[in-house]
Amino acid sequence: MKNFKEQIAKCLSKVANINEQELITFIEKPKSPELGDYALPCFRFSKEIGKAPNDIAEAWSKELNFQGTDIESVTNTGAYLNFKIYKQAMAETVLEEIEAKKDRFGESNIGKNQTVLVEYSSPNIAKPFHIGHLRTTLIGRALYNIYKKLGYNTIGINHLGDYGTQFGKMIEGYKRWQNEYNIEEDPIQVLTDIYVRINALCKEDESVLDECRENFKKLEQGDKYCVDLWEKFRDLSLKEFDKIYSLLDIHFDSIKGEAFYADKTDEVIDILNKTGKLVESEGARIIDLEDKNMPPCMVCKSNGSTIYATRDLAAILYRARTYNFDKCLYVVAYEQNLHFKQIFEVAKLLGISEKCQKGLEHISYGMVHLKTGKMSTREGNVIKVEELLKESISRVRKIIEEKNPELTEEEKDDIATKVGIGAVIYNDLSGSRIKDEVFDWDTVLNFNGETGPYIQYTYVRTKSVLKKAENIPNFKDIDIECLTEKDAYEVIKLLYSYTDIIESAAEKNEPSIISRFLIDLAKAYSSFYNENKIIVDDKKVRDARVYLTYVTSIVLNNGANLLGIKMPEKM
RNA sequence: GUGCCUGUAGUUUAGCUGGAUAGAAUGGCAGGCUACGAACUUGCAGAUCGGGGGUUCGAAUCCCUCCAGGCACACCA
Repeated sequence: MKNFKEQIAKCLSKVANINEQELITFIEKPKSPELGDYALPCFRFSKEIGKAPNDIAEAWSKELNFQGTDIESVTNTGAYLNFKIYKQAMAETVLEEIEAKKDRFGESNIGKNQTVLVEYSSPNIAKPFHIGHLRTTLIGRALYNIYKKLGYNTIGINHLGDYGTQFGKMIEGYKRWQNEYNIEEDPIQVLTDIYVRINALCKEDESVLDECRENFKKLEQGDKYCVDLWEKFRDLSLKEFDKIYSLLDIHFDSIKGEAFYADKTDEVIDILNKTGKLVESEGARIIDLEDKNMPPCMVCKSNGSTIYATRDLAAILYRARTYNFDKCLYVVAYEQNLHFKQIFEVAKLLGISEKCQKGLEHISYGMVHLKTGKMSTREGNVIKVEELLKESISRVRKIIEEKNPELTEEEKDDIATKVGIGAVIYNDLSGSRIKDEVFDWDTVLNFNGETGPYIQYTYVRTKSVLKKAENIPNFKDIDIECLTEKDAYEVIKLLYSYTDIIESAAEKNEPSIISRFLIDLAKAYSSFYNENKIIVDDKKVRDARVYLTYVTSIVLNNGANLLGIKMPEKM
């Protein structure tokens, strides 16, 4: 695809005497499309050149020689240089690219096959999969897809919370009260009930908490009773999680819990010991991080057992050796900011390569609160993902029943699933990941405006048009001139920006950039659609408009798939 | 107490490596289906960009300070 920014920078660098690459970063999008396709504010050059910005813009606009390029015109308004690209050139290059790549449009090899690990989802076993786990699962999956699209060797990891004192607690509770429950009936619910109950007991009786810690220590040492129970809890939980993963179509290349690293912590402690930085403090063993302005990182508890940080360090060591990764992204809520800062610092002592050290990155995201406050499994006030998805699907099902009763039952079920889940996914990925979310049923289950169903609806409409048009014209036969009027050209420009959008989403690890783009594209197409009849008698015009509809459908589907949203053909 | 994050129309938000008139959506009001799907679209009203200082030709954006909310701060993960 032609790079117009480069063309502009090339011409400019001759008159401005500034490096081309630097100029590219200064080029921006004008406030309004009437001004042009690209703009260069000239304020920043004022000091160096010693002239007023307006004069610079005026002078450059006159001196600029853009013969033989795709630049149609350069005008200066105030201190801005505004560039217009020949509309045909823009349309031609983007349509050509989509025609050639089809569903693979947007792919690139800027990743150079570098290895990116994405750790996401990572639920705690024996606890319900609630809406707090949804964000990591969806953000992680989106990042996984985005990096893959850019030519990275991407590996998705589900780092299950399947270890720690909590299982000491579970074991203690199960030991005490197993006869009161039927675990086969609703395993997670029973385990949650036991968990809530044992926590309450620990609170009022410190000695029970000590029992629990002892259980975990036994589990670590391979005590049969404890290990058998732990395995039972784990298997039952995974079965439950798989239901959700299959609904959301989430996949992992590696599912390894913390437990996997249990026998790998000795080496970590060994390595840290040799650095001389592992010191004793109040009976525990810690790495002091005072010089980094952080509280110490505990590696061994005073009873000798390991802690979360120890296993995370073991995981870093293991992953560095196994994958020699270029990036290792942890999609985990911001409440763990300090934890990751600490272990990334301690990881520098593990003897892993500098590349791996630098590749560690915490992708933190905001917490989900309920209107009544924070969710807590212990308090029992959580919204389960399964419940949310079912509700969403059933609401969509009702709407389909009203709007499209003639569809078959299978079609209705299929569409309701795609749209219901799409709405939930979009809702979670629509805003910046760092912001907190107050969960509200009415917001999630709203299907109008900037929502997943809006994007899906627009796609369905393109499909409907294409069906009516009967055949998609040949690219060679398209008269590009027909796509240069305002509404069509807005769509073209958005399509052109898609590759930049994906790169920017990866650079910022921000899937919402894709979400925004999809809304913009859907909106631009909808405006075009409402203002222009597509299936008209004039074959030249019809073919061009049908073709634009066709490429829009490709890119809408392409972008939605990055987010994990599936497109129905009807709805 | 210390550190980190967030604060933009009634509500949800984009813009945050400083740049043109702060874009949207939702809700409110007024229009548009005998055209290709109205889960749509066109328009109107609605913003002291949390407050106050500062830097700059120029600040929602950078710095300082205060306020409000969230999170974290050693034997949980």
